[in-house]
Amino acid sequence: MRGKGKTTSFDIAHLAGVSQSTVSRALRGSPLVNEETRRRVQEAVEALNYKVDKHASSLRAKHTGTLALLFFEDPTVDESHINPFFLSMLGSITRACARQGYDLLISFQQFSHNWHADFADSKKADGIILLGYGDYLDYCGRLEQLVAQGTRFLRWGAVLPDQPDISVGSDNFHGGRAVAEHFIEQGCRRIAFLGDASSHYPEFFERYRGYAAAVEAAGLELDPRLQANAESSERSGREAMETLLAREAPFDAVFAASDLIAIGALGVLNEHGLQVPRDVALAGFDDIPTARFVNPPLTTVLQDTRQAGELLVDSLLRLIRGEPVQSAMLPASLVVRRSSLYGQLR
Amino acid sequence: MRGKGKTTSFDIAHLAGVSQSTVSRALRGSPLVNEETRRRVQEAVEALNYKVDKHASSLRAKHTGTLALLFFEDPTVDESHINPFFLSMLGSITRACARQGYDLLISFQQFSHNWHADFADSKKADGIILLGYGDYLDYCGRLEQLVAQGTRFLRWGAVLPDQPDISVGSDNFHGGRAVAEHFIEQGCRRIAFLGDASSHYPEFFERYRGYAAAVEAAGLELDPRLQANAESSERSGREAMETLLAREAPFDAVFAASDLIAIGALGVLNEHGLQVPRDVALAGFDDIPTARFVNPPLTTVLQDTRQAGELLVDSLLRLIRGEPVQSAMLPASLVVRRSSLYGQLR
DNA sequence: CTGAAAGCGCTTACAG
DNA sequence: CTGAAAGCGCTTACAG
Repeated sequence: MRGKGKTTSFDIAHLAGVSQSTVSRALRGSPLVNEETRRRVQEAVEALNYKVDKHASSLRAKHTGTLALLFFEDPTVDESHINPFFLSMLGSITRACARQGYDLLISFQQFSHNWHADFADSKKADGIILLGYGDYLDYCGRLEQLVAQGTRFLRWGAVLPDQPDISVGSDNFHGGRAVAEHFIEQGCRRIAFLGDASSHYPEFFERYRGYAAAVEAAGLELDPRLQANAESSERSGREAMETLLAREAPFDAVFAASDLIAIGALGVLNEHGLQVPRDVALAGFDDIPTARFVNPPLTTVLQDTRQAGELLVDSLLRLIRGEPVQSAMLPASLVVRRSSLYGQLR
Repeated sequence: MRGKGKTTSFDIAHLAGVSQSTVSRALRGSPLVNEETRRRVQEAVEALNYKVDKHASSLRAKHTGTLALLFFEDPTVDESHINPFFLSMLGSITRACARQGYDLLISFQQFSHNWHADFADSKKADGIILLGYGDYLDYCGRLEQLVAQGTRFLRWGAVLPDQPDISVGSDNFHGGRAVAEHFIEQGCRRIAFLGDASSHYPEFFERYRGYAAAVEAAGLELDPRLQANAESSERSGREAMETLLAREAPFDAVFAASDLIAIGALGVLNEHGLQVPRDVALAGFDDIPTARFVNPPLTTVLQDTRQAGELLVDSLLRLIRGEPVQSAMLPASLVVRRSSLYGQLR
């Protein structure tokens, strides 16, 4: 029955004794098709191991059954390794797509590139998830463009009152506050913050603001010498820690805006003869897989990547269907491990 | 100039004052097109921000500019986490695709599913990379089917003399041998192996065979009580370690077939009051990001995921072009950290 | 409930 | 070097 070329809906129609239109309807689950007819079509499909050609169907129907994950990164970051936190998000998004029967197209974009144009216009996907890092003020304009041209997309990141787009992110403010409150409970009085604290990096900034709120609520001094910029990498964490130490302002706790920063800082603290948590308490953010295994185990804030992936995909699907979707913040929960138990011996 | 619908090659043709066929040729880089004409077309493309419709072009030209990564996993494994080693491969493959201008379609398949049919027949991708784990003897038949139906695909995994398909993998035998030789140099005499050692899991089996070769070459006994099955997970590593301890056969080193297994084993050793590396030397395989951070830092075998991703993508592209491609083995290098320095105090 | 027909936006012989 | 035309394999009005 199989001709020389691939099996098409015409072959199925022939075998099932119906028209090609009916095959198409039966396969798309149209209610217009008689049950008996549908069964015969189904049998023919199985007999010939037929699959609908996605390109033909997408071309005609103007939707693709595909979602795109646009992963963008700041080109300044070391190219060889992907942030483990994003890797984990990627895994979770992939699973969520599979569950919904959508394909996932993945694309890495150097931050400098014209990523908004590429996907939106070539219509490869029904919707886009944006995931990455970089200077928010740099790409905010592009988000506005995407919104203006009607692209269906969602962003993972900070949820801000004045943003142009819809985003899903962790509750960074509460996460940051929880860390600082925990430090204060442990008896820490001079808590440093390692990470960018400006609207260029709104997720870090929210973590900083939560931290600052807790510090001030406790009547402690918010010393600007105790904040050092860092992006999310071990190397940057090392540098920030060196900067902090060089200032010679005393501190008894370090809140790193990400686990990678914390891991870098931990190395530098050890090299300077400072023991964590005996001399300095330490905490990170993200709960990457490595956090449990560093020595001492790292106190951090868990971002629920599994839930995040599902919410991102479900919301995007709703957006595509034209249903109303709002930005959403996921709870971020403090995970206390040994690194923050100030004063304790190893 | 833009009609109500999307911009098509006809709009470009109109604006550039040429036929639609010429636009198509110019855009595909055909040598038949006059340079001046090509320039005019290019201008029109930019003026209208035109993108070729991928579905239309794929439908017609029968190739998609897309590669698929089929990630399959054994359903027995905990669903929530992806093996960090595979996550790293995924990152590297994604980057390699981007560099080659190909899109990457990612799909997770429960191992039980009919993954061979899905992609091959619906022609969503020009070629497939298979990545995952599971019982080789279970899926070997499917590989044969894929080959028989002419699917362009490559598999990450063991490179065996009698396999039906083309694969790229690390040199597991030499990696395993290097670990055992290193243990022997440290003075270890009774080296245990944690991991499946049968043709069901050929990568682990090759690591085992390398280990066994070194043990025998050194004139040491290969005691079957010192081998316990495990799949690549922390939990399974814990169970295997418990099994090994319950046998009460003495051992002074443990070679875990993966880092995840090693990390599980390390926990159990500690719980039983055995210190690594003072009482027992320990090594893993993969060099996942966490390996450097466990306490003590884990000796392991580095699989070069970056090179692996590039080779996989480059080879698949050659395969698609009809060029000859062979299975390839990548060097795997021993990374010595503290966990294997038998007898040393922490 | 079903069929004949148009058309989605391209690529590629075919004919100059 | 260029254009007119066929056709890739579907979906979906349109007409019964």
